[in-house]
Amino acid sequence: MTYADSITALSDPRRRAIFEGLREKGKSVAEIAKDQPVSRPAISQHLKVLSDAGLVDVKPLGTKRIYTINPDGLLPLRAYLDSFWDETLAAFRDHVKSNQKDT
Amino acid sequence: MTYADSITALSDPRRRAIFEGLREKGKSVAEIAKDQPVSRPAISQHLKVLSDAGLVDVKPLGTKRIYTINPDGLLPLRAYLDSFWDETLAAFRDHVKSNQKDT
DNA sequence: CTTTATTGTAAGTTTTGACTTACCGTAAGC
DNA sequence: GCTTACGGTAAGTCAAAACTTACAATAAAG
Repeated sequence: MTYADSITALSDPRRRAIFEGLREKGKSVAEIAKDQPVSRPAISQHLKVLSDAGLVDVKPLGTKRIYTINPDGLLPLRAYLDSFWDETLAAFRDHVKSNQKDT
Repeated sequence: MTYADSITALSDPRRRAIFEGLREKGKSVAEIAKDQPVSRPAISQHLKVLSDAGLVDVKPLGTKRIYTINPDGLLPLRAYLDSFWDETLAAFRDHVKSNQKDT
């Protein structure tokens, strides 16, 4: 549920492929598995990581489980990235200020 | 230099610690190493990954090499994240439109 | 020119994590 | 009830990658 979990979840190419495959619509585990060259249990394990990171939601439908993207799950990571812009720009401002006599 | 490289680079906790340690100011390799519980060569290897991903810049200073954050390196990753917002919201719009008769 | 400081790279080891097969639980259909 | 469909979990295997020590390269200092 943190930005670190999001990065970990999205760092694996297979998980990114799974995540991106959910862009158009929600899918069942079997549906996801047939698009990927790995076993279904492997898919389940990846979905657990994505789910724990808050990047996907699940909704039972009969015996199936439909996984969908939760875009809000990406917000902490987005904020984390933005913080570097803020901080680095602030540091740059400070640097300029402390060297104003040189200009 | 791609968003995938950025995610890979930032997925390792040690590399994140190194990257975040450069927030305030640029640092030499030895300076970075003394804040981390691993050997200096390990730091060099991590810096190579961060550098190849375009997340840090280097500037020689005598025999030292000063590493600094390059915030622009995060832009491709940021755009990648934003694309999920766009796409998912578009899918949601389509869903609403196709179900307008129900409302 | 020799020495020192600083860093990168090579080679090998150890740990992490992605994968497999086998098994178990649950919801629907007959 | 029994059977079938679907998916999560456990245990073990294998490969990637994070680490170590040893060595090489370069710039400054004397």
